Amino acid sequence: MGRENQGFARRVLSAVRRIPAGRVATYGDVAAAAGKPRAARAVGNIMRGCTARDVPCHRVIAAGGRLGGYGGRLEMKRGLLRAEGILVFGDKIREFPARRWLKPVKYSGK
DNA sequence: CTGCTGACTGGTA
DNA sequence: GTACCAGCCAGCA
Repeated sequence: MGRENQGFARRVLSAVRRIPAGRVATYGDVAAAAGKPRAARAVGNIMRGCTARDVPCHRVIAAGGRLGGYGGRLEMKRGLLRAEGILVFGDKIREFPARRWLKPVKYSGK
């Protein structure tokens, strides 16, 4: 089996790449998908340098349906989301739970 | 190795 | 609603 032991950043980008258009995932969701449910903050740092075109970093948002950041270009993030049918009101995603891709995962305290 | 940073999160005031 | 705090963790100097 291949590459479960890649770098964290690599798995994060891989997870983000799997987010379908019209859907969003929180930093926490991506962290969990990468195997570290508590590494949301580290995910944010990785997204900070996300420039690859095949990585839809604009679909990664903060918890509660808030926009999160986008290298100081929130307007662009808003536009990209809107182009995919995701409406943004202020800094909040409309129909956030419905548009969420990775559903919340319960962990037994660890 | 140590220490700081920050596109985070949940809690409290 | 906003503001601040502590816990969290990968990456980097």
